[in-house]
Amino acid sequence: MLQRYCSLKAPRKLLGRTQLAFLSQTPIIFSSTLSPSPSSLAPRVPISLFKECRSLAAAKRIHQQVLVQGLTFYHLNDVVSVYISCNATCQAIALLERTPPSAAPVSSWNALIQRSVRFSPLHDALHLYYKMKKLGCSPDCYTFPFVIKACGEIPSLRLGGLLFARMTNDFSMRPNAVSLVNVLPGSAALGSLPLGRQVHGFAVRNGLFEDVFVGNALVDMYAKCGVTDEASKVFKRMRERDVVSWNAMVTGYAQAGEFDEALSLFEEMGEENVECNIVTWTAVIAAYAQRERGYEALDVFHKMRNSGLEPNVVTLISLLSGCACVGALPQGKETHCYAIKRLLNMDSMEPGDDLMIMNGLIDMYTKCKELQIARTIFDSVKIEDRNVVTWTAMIGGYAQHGDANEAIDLFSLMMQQTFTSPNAFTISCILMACSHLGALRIGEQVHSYVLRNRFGPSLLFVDNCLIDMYSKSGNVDAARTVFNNMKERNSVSWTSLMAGYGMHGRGADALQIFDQMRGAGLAPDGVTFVVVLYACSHAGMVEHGMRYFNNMKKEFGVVPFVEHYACMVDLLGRAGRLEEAKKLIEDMPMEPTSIVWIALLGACRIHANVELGEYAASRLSRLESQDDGTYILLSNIYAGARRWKDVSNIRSLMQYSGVQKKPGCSWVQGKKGVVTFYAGDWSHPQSQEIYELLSDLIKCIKALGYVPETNFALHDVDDEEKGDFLFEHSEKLALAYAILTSTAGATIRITKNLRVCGDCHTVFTYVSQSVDNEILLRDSSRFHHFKNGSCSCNGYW
DNA sequence: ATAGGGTTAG
Repeated sequence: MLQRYCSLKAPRKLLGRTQLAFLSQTPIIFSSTLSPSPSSLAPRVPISLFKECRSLAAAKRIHQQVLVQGLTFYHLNDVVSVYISCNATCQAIALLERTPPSAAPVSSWNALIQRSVRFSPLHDALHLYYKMKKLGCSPDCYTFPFVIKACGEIPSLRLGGLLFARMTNDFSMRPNAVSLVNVLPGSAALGSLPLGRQVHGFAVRNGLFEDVFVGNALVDMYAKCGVTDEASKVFKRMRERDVVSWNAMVTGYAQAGEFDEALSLFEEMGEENVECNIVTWTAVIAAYAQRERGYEALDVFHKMRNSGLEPNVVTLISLLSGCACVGALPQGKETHCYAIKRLLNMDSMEPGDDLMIMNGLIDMYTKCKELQIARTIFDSVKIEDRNVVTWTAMIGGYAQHGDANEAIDLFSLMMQQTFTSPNAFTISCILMACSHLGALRIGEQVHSYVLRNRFGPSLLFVDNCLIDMYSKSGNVDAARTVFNNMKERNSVSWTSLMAGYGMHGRGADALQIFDQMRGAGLAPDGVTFVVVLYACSHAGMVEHGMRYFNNMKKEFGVVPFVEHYACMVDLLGRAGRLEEAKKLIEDMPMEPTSIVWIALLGACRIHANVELGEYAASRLSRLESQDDGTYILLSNIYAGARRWKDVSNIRSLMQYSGVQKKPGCSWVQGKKGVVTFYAGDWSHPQSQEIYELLSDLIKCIKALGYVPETNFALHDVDDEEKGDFLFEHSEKLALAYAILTSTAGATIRITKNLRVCGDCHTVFTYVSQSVDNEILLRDSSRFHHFKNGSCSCNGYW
């Protein structure tokens, strides 16, 4: 079933709004009666006609009217403007193309270029530039600034600098302030300091530095190139500063990660009595949101409203992202209401702004775990109006909140029913969904899509997701290959690979990667150590783990956090050193959270320590954990001690406190897709065969010495009866199905949503002795490789 | 003519 979702075909690229592409189909209204002379006495098109002209039909009428009266140079210009003003750029281009070069005014070309910079940056602006030259129209000092600006829209092009040089050298044009102000964002977007400095020098030499616009653009350019100190120098040297200068500096600091500097400058604005405008407030709100400090963002919002300013679309979007990052549902809803009110009476709303709001709302609701509401909003946006962000926000919402299947469904819908191409964000989200499911085949298809498309600088992000996907889908070697082929790696890349080795029980490999990571000059952080400790724990490398834990602060300056203590409890606990684990918890410098007690409880289950288990469970109940795992673990501990009365008490307690046991389920990655089994599941059409094979398998392995461990009977079924139910656990059904359908020697891949039960683990071990398939079982904690009657976990699970 | 906005990883 799943396979059909992802027939990832070659990307269907839309030609975009490339007006040029439409040229050949454009009906051209042109008369050869054009008088080339600009000195006509015929009146120009009245300005009022422009303003009223909203539709193409109206523009064509004006064109006709002018034709009848005899088109002149001025009229040509006007008609071009009319076409531009009602978005009919192709008509405007066609008109200019058919105009004799001597009559086609450069100003019309400039107007066209300016417009295309706004809508489809480089492509059209540059094409138009070349086209006008080809048609014999020479660029002037107004042409270059906008073409250069367009170059900045597409990174990695050094064209902007070349054009600037051509403008000053070849054409000997003296750029004015406007030119500079348009070149600078280009060099900022390119992160091209050399060009920026060149322009800066030019401005100083030509006395243009006094211009506030130039100064502001310089501040912005330096800040965007990451050199805030140079930005600050320019800012301080400016003779005249307006609110834009301050805003540029504040956001410059914020975006360079120098948040405290940004804030203190914002405060300074108050002291200096610079009146903050809506951009200032919005920038500060956005800065808080980007640093996941949503409540402070809300605070600033209230201050803004107290100062008498009303939010605009951008403010609302920033605010939504603030609510999203801290999961502030009530405030998010309030913002939603506000947006509705604003949307209803907003005249100045640009097209596309409402979509941005919708996207922000979808993101906010998914981050607040309100997937239903998010979905309703998503569905309310017409499919042709959705853009890649709309899709990604919804897909990502599902991927991050456990509904990976829905994420994949939605992705396939996007691929099949729209012309929207996924970007790096979308790919990351869909890979996350694959990781969840262990959906190797879909993951591989996504990988091939990645190889066929250019993701540029975002490739690092995507590759990191691929490493995770391959690790969690049972193919660490493929993860390693991705890692090896990466041109650029960051600490996430290294840590992901380590985590991969860790979950496959390859502790030594993980530690080797850790050393290599240090050798590569990357500093391990808190997450890295969680992964290291986890790897040690699953490989039974207790002494190694203790050494890393004890050194992480001394040697690497990473202070152990609750997660690290939980890892240590897990590490010691699995190794049977329960007293040491308990002592460690007592000595913790912070309050232990539920993950710590769950680790202890799990260890007590493995080592059948009822007393300590009860203690851990009692501490957990104090934390009001609604996690069913706690109850199940304790119940299993009691069952292990044959204390059936206590087992049934737990059951009552669960009912009393309304805790539902998550149903255990397992799924198999088969040739035809994914097949899912629940405990005691008879829904599969081959159920009869599956149960018969399972029964045969049990008989067979009993002969090899297998003894059912009925203590685990309660792990997966909600019935108090034991015995037969043990053989209906979802992972056993999945195994039987996989053996039934697999070809000789193929690897069997099974995933289970909970921890694998002890009896099933034993069964898998025995079965691997009697079949020639390697069996890969992933549970909620790690991977088990069963082969020739043994498991890679060596008991550390 | 310059400043602010939505989706991604260990």
